[in-house]
Amino acid sequence: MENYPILFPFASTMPPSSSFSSPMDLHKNNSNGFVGLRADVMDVGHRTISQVKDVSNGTESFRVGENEAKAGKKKGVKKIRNPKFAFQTRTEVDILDDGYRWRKYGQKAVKNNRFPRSYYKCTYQGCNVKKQVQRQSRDEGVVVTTYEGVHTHPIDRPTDNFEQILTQMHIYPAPL
DNA sequence: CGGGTTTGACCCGCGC
DNA sequence: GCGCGGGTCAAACCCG
Ligand SMILES: [Zn+2]
Repeated sequence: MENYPILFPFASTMPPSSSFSSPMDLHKNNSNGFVGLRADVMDVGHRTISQVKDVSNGTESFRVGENEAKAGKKKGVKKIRNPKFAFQTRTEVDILDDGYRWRKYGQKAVKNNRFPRSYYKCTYQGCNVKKQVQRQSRDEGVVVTTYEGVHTHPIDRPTDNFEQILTQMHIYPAPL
């Protein structure tokens, strides 16, 4: 599965702000069409990304597959996958600034892809939202951005409707 | 000097 | 057990 069939149903197909309320609900309610999307995303990374026991709490625990995974792997939460969302953007630039501050922490070559994949993490303290950017070899002009987790803080530099989109995706703290 | 990038080592789950 | 693929760490490096 080198291609990402995931697109966002918001924009035009976005339901009138309802159905889902939080990312937690997402992984619990396997009945919405939205979950299907997440499943697709997960398919991309067939590995279980176990981490983030409590994002909303601001718990800092980004030690995937090491302490965290081992320590509390057989507790109540075991197969909890973080909600992931993929973008597909038509652009020539790799750096899509969404208003958040990211620190790159890795870059790996992907099989079946001439272009590497970059891993970023939100630099805000206590916010362990991650994202990865990958260019499609099929279409050099297409860049796939996968977000993982929910930010626990407001955006730095709001970028027009991007903030709006992110809010709808619930990777942005809802304006309570 | 501080924060972000580079980049190879390392780690882990899985299939053979 | 080993190799592979995907993901992360961290030390060195870069830059304002
Ligand atoms: Zn954040």
